Amino acid sequence: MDTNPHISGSLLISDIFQGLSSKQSTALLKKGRLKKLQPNSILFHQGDPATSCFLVNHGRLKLTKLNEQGKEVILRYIGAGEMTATIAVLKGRNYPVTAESTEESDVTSWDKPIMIQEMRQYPDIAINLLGIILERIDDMQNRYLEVCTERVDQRIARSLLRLMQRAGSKTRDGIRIDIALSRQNIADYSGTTLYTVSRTLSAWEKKDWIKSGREQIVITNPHALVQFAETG
Amino acid sequence: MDTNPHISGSLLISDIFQGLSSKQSTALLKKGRLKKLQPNSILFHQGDPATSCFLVNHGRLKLTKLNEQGKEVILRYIGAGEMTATIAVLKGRNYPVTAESTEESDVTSWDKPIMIQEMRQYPDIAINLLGIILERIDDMQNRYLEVCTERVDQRIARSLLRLMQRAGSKTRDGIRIDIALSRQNIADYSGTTLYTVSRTLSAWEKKDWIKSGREQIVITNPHALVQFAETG
DNA sequence: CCTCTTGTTTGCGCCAGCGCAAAGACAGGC
DNA sequence: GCCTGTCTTTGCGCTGGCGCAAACAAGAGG
Repeated sequence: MDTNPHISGSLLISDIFQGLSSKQSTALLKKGRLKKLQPNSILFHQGDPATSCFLVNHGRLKLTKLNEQGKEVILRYIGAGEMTATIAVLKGRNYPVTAESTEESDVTSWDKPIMIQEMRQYPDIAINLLGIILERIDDMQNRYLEVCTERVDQRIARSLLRLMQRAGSKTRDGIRIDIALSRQNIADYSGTTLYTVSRTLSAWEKKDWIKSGREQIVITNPHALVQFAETG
Repeated sequence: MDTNPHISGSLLISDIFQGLSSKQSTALLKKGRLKKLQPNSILFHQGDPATSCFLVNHGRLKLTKLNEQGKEVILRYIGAGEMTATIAVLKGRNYPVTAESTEESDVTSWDKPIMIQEMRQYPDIAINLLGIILERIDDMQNRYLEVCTERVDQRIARSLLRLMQRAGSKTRDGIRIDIALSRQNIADYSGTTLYTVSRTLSAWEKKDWIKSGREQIVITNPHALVQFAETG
């Protein structure tokens, strides 16, 4: 449901700028570098030293993590107004995830020293960050709980609902998820396999809970899906 | 591996006090209330409004989370010098988890307004918090990755190794985990069932990787366990 | 228009892990 | 020392979900 008509508009409403004057915000924005990303291009790699942090102006990034054997999970999708790699950069770590654009996007980046300097000047930024991080940790803990305790079809339902909330837009026959999502993507996001996702979605399509095409999901009966996610 | 000889000693080394003078730290400590906990007593419940945040002086807390159907996972064990519920309290949320003492413990608690006031006075606290939270989110993301991509016996291995690192002490025949851990606890921490844990530990005991008793784990061959966790 | 690539579906067999049930082991209280 | 409650082990059967293989569908690009 994010509306991103124009850079300056969308950015100034980002959570990170809460409590800053619009003058301060634009000054902060000017300190960063603008970067355009083609679809499916890598912004940074898991394991690389974290030199910059990023704000998405427009478009969308997929944040993924690999284990030693090369198996992948999708941790989050982030859109306009959201930041990534902020704490990693502050703490001088390596990027814990890989960030890749799912569509044409542009982002603002700040190098480590600049960001630290800005945070010293405007302590509100640190406070805001704490709030943003809280959401993230909360989400992560919830999903950890789910993957530990719930059946795979319930988790797929929750995944669709989550993505719907973050990137859904109303259409004639339901709410469409505005992210190109392959079955594999949904699997990586839900902790299962593309086969199981495919079978599950087929079943739901027969029940008219969703309509799905190639890398396209429209949720036609959100209520049924919520019900199913919670009670199995 | 935490050494907690005495309250004042252990607390002043807590990460939360980094960058504060010892005078400032003790002042902050005095603002909090001291609370003694019997073994297995609840400090706060998931879902209750977060009125205070806590620092463990001595002892250990188990942080758990329940889903709608009452299934439980253990998110973390925290010991001396570690805090909990900090951001929830700052943001005026409900506690996202339940905290229960696993042994006799004492904690210092700060009510919301006091903590906010202190953070305004010493911005270093917020910065320190960001660092602490980073560790937590990192741990959570790693475990999420594991539970999504790895076999259950690998995850049990990782769980033991994690607990060993956080609460292990060297003994004659290996490293003992200084937490009373039932098979059920290990299961809740690894995202599996007590039966599977029991079978797995039995197998490892035959291989002389561990020695286990009632609610007691000694890791006799950490290297083998690491090897197993990473390559299966 | 045809071809190539990339995504999707579905049948089928298999097995890791679950969970009941019942027996065994240990610790604490009286 | 014995009893009781809690924790642990293990046999057994079952099934949810995995993953191969092969067919099918839908864009993309010539």
